[in-house]
Amino acid sequence: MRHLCVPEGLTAEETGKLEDVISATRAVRRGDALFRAGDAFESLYAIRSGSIKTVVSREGGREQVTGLHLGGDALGLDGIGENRHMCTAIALEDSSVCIVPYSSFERMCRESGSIQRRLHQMMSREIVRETNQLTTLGSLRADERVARLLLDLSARFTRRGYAAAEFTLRMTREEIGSYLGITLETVSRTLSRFQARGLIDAHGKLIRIRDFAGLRAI
Amino acid sequence: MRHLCVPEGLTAEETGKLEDVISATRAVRRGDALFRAGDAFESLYAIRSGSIKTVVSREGGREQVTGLHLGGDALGLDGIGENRHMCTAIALEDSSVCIVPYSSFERMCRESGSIQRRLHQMMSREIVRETNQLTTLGSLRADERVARLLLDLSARFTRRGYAAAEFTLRMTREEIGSYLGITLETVSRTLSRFQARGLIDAHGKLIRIRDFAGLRAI
DNA sequence: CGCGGATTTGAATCTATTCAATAAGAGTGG
DNA sequence: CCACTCTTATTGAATAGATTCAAATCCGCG
Repeated sequence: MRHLCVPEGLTAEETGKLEDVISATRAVRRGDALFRAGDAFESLYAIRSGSIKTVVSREGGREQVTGLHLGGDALGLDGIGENRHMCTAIALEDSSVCIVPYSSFERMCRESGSIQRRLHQMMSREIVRETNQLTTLGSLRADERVARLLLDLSARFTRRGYAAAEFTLRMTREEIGSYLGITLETVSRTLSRFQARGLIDAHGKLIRIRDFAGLRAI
Repeated sequence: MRHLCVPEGLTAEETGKLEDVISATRAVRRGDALFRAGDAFESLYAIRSGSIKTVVSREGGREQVTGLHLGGDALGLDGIGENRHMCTAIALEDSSVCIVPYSSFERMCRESGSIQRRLHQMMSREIVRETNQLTTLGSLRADERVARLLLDLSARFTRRGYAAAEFTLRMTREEIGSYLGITLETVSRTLSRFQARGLIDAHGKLIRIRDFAGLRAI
């Protein structure tokens, strides 16, 4: 199922319809953009494999990472409102996405209540995800932010069938800092401190969580 | 139109259908909750009059303001994903909302493409609004955050037909700080500094913007 | 008019940033 | 495959910005 980007809970017929709508897939190489802020909005995307960051450019050429999307996540929901994308999506590693033309998808939503419900759930969850990120940026100290990111990633990898305790950060320290609203130096220092306290093993981008309870307690 | 919470761009027939769905209105007194995190999700809401904050409770009883909603704004989109509300909505002043039962609304979306599109746009714009707030919390200094809030409120009041330069903050300094990820003292100090520089007139909650360009330049 | 919450302001403290220098890796071409 | 280079990461020291704690004032409301 996963490789078709099809969510569970649909009838065979609905699944068939969805497959018709998912017209194609696209490979995105590490560093390449799936879409850019300002691009005309045509399609939604679902990540088949790999990982993709979304960034918003702020005046002065500075960019902020606003989202971190893994396999199975939807991408492009921000474009519906104004018919053009409001952020830029860049692959953190060689990735592959399903392309879901929005007009066909919209039509399908009218035909199938389950599919409509799926879309609404996807969008609602995206809203909740961002609300959570708002609380991270709005009220946590740097070490709490980093701990929360590690635990979040661990949970998301687990749900995808990967190891809970060991994973590769696909982002640089700078991108992590941008996502967490802190500087790259603070990210680095915090990871070092976590390592010194025996909470994690960090070898560059490879992270192993040694003490989940300890991380949660921060 | 506004008092029926009906968005523009619909045919008369569609407007009629919408009016059928909007079953009732509800008055919410200042300080009262429209819904609370954990409540079963039944309805969406549109603000008829007044203003409402959304807050998320963090462990330790601390609350963070994650949204600030004015007349015409939708509320409750966060509940769709898990069938229960994920945040608490509290009136900042005596307010009135339209109640839109979600099940009927969902059905209507299947019958009318325009209405469906409206809902999708609403949700997408909510995502973009939160993305913007993420960039505020993630990369701006305290004075930039306050300036951005004032300009944002000014723009939103303007769109609603009120004066651009003068408005009443319905939130306390503490709520503003929570929304902006800074302390109430910093909010107060920043407003004082803006006043000293001739950018605004602030008398408690009443704000008059004297120098838009100056605020934007911060 | 008086009370209690809200706001303002000051001073000390602390966290995170900035600047800087070094080290470690990743990628490239010989 | 190795040397070279450029990017990324780590760490230190000084600084800046925001927080915390505290006290005084303001204001709305009963």
